Amino acid sequence: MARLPLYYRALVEVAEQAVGTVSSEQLASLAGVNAAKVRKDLSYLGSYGTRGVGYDVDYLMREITQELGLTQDWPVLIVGLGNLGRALANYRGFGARGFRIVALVDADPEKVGQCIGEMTVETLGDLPAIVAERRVAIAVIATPAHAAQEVADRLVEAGVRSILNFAPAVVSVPEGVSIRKVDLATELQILAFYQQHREHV
Amino acid sequence: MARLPLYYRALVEVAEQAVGTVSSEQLASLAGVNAAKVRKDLSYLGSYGTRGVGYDVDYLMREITQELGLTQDWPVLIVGLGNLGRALANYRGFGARGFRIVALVDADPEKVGQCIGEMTVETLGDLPAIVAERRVAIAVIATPAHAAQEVADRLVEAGVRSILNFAPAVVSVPEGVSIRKVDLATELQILAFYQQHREHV
DNA sequence: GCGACTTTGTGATCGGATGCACAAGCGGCT
DNA sequence: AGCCGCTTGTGCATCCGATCACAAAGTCGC
Repeated sequence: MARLPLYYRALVEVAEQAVGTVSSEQLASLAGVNAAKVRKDLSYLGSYGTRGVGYDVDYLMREITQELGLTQDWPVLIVGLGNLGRALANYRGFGARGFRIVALVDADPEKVGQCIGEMTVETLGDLPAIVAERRVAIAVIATPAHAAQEVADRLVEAGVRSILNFAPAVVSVPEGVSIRKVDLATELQILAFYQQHREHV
Repeated sequence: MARLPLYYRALVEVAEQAVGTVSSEQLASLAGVNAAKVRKDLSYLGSYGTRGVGYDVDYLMREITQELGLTQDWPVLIVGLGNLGRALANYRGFGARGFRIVALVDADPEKVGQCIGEMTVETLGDLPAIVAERRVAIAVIATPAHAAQEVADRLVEAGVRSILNFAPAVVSVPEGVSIRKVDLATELQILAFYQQHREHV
C-alpha cells in the first residue's frame, strides 16, 4: 500500500519519545487517517500487534523498514537539470531514507560537465552505461514536457523500471515499469479550482 | 474534478495543431485516461460537444479555462526558502497558468533580505500584512517538517485558504481550508516498494 | 483466578468512481 | 430528402477502497 511511508514517518516520531508500544488510534492521528485503515493495512502485511496493548514500536518499525526496502540502498538518477532538477540534486531529504543520487544527466551540451553539489552532469548518450554500472533503480525526470516521453523511452531501454516524472506531460511506459507523476502546476490548479468554487457558493 | 488540468493540457496540445474539433477518444489518449471518463467529466460541467463530430477545441478550452479559474490571477506565497523553496521561486512553469509568485517568506533572519530572482525574502512575522495587501490566495509550504504545522496555522490565521505542502509532515487545517501534499521522499519510497515486490516475485 | 477494560483483527456494509454498452443526435453523401 | 456512419451523453453493472461495528484476545487490578 501507498500509505506505508506515512506510517513509517509516524513511527519515527513515536520512537523519538521512547515509547514501547503504540495503538492504532495514535498512529492514525499521527498519519492523518482512520484507525481501522491503519489496522487493516498493518494486518495486511502480517504484522502482529497485541490485543489490549497495541503494536511494539521497534518491531513494527523493523517490519515496515523491511517491507519498504529501506534496508536497501537505492541509486537514483536525475535527468534534466533545470531549476527543478538542480533543486532535487541538492535536496537533502532523500539520503536519509536510502535514496542516493548517483548520476545527473542532461541533453544540453552546455550543461554537461557542470558541477552541481559534488556531482558532474553527464550526457544523455551515456545513459545505458551509467544505468548498468551504477545499478540505477529509480530515475527522476525533471526535463521540459516535450522531452519527457523520449527520455522515458531511453530510460526504459537502458533498464530502469521505476520512474518519477516531474514533467507536466503524460508519459506512457511498457508493462512492468512503474511510473508516478508529480505535477506542481496541476496541484496549484486543483487548489485554485476548489477555492474558486468556494467563493462562488 | 481533479482531472480538468489534464484535459486542459491535452487541449493546448491539440490547439497547437490548429484542429477545429477533437473527439473524446483523442482527448482520452492524450490525457491517458478512458474515453467514457472524459465524456462524463465534460458533461458534468455542462459543456456540450456535437454528436458525430466531437468537441469544438476553442469553445471547450474557454469553458475549462473558466471553470479552472485560469482567467484569474492567482497570487502565490512561498514559505521556506531552502533548496526546494528557491527552486520553486525560480520555476517558470507557474507563470504561464496565472499563478504569480508575489512573496517569499522565511523564519531564518539570515535569509530575510536575500534576493532570489527578482524578489526579496521577507520575515515570517509580516505574514498577515503581506497576505492582506497582496491578496494572497494560495500559499506553498517548503519548510522543514517540524515547522510545517506552525506555518500552516499562521497562514490560516492570516487568511490563506489554500495550501500546498511540500514538507514531509501531516498538517491539519480547519474546515474550509484546502490543503494538498506533495511528498518527494514518499513518492520514491512507493516506487522502491513496488520495485522490491516485483523483484521478489 | 476472575472479571472488567482495552485494543486488535476482520466480516459486512456503504459509497463513489469506473467502465461498458447503447440509444439519441448530428453531419455528410447520394 | 433519406440513409449511413460517427460521436456524444448516460443508465447500469461492477469494482475497489473506506468505514463501521463487533467478536476474539490479551492485560491489569483485585
